[in-house]
Amino acid sequence: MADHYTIYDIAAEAGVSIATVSRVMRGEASVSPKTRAKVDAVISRLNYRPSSIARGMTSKTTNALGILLPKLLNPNYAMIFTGANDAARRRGYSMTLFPWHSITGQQEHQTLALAERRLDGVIICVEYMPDNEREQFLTDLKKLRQYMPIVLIGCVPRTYDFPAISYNMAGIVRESVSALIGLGHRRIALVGGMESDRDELRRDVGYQECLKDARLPYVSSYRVFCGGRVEDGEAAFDSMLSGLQKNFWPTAVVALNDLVAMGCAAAARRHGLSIPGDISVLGCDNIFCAPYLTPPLASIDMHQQQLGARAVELLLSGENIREEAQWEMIMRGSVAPCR
Amino acid sequence: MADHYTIYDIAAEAGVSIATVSRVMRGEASVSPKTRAKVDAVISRLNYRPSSIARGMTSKTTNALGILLPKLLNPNYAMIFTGANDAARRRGYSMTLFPWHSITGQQEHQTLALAERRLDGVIICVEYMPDNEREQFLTDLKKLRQYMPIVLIGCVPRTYDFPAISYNMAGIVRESVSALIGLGHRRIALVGGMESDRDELRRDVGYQECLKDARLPYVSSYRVFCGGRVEDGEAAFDSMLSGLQKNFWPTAVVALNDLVAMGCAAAARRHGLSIPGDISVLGCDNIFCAPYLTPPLASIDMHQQQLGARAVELLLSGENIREEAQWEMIMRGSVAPCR
DNA sequence: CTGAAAGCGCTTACAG
DNA sequence: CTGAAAGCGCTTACAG
Repeated sequence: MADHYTIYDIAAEAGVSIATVSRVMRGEASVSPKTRAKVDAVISRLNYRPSSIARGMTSKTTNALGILLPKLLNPNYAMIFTGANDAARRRGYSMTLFPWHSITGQQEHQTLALAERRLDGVIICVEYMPDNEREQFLTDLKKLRQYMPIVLIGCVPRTYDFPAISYNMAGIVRESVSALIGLGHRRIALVGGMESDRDELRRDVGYQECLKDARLPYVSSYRVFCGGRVEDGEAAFDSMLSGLQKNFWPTAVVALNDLVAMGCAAAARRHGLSIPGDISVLGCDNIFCAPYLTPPLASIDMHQQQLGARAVELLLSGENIREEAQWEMIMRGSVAPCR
Repeated sequence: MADHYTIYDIAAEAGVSIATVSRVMRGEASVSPKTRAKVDAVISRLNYRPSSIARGMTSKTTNALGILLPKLLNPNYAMIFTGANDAARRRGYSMTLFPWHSITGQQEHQTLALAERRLDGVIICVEYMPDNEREQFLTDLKKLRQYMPIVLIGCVPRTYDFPAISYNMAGIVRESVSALIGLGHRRIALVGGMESDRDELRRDVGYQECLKDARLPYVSSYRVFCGGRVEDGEAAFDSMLSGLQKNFWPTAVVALNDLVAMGCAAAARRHGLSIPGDISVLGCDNIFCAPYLTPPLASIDMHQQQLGARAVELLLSGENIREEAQWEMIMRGSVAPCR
């Protein structure tokens, strides 16, 4: 390293001006074949590569996009990234991944840190957010917008005036719970999410509406909050079951995501329940391993790759549109009629 | 966007020179409290954020590292990224992920494209490589090295003179197959990898050595090559079973990775085999869902987070060391004695 | 403690 | 078709 050449070295070596080297590098037509050949020879002999950062200095555009995602430990986010990355490449942009340090806290630092990069745009995946952080986050987004276009994806509060592709969590849970009610279930648990989340599209809204429509009671014991990992779901559901007499155990559980669903399934089995005989389990995200679990895990396919790709399009279009992400229920063996 | 301010705007607004603004931004001590307060006020009023690219222009260092990984669809790579990213942050560096477009082809383009970024270093994950591409790849690496320090991880050929943390695939397979032989298995399949790979650390070497030591025949029907996804393993193992009389079916299978192992298990079940009763399955990488499969999938834990973190240390140390990655066999219900 | 000035490595009008 | 020169937005000796 460090022993690389600059445009001056190439120009000197080839006996031309740096402007000419620049033209050759950029493939401009206005260079004589002879000169081009001479310069090209030097470039490849010395392995010259222009500095994208010097380039960015002058050209005001970097052909680089960014995407801010929660930690990749959930394969779900890897899919979003893949979709976005592929779409960006097709349009001639690079896509850089920035993982959130944590969902809450120090977001000011993180969101605004992006402003220092001169990206041509950034996609930000919004997760559950406690009510008290929402204001600050919005402020940061507005500041960041001074520096680059932004597209939000995920659980985007309705009040945010940004181009966005949002998940209608309420709608998803409504359909999930309806399906289970349709199968005869009456005691349906909902596991995952943050209690402090007050968005009107959050899962709880759909859950409660749906119970109400079916004239079923809202039983707060059936609603537990937890993080998004397998262990979180396992611990949360374990303690729900431990805290209830067997004849009050839920006969179905809707989980925040597939990881949490896997945890719920493990906890249920530990308590002697069989799936789906004793309890149905419905996840969300349809991660790659869902069909390979025993029984195969029913889930909601969020079309993550499409989502990522669409976010890139939206970002590059510059339009201030708000869309809703597509999704699709995938029924599998982990869900069965209530017996 | 585009309506952001530069250091000149701040200087003018605060009535100081740009040098002073720079000093305030960088937190230098040699600024009077009064001046600092005045400048800080303007900075926060205008949401000024310095351009990291202009900064990189002058300071010759970007505090940015990169990591080149295969597509993230295997959670394994997400773990490596997470480990590397966390370690980088602790040392004050950012970590940018570059996914390989594909394992083979257009690598020239990709590897060298990195040279244009002025990163302070890059970690490159090397996957199986056909013999005929190895030379070209090495050439590219040498060119890239002119621009930034490199650390290689993964299946790194012994002949490469680069700092590296390599997987001893031969050793891993040797131990896997030994363990199965110790459990009484005699017909052991190996699924995954590329036939054209000729590295001396590749799986096949360990496989063949181990069979030889146990004076077992090398049965080429038990060795199938395939890609790294679940479907690949499923198709490959399905056709192996379909092509053999039942009494020659393997009683154990060692898979390239856990995804391929999941595919093998699915194919085995489709052929009426139970796991581990009729056939043992051993994966590799110990991805998060391995313990939640039925039966739980035995695997090799590659300590990916540690690997990623160690690669960052090595990169920043500047030492030209070659290490071997740690690993550990995790026995689970998918492996049992041969009956 | 503060400022004027040079320089980082490119691109891009502007001349010729 | 080619070159001299200005400029991108910072940092950093060098003076004072």
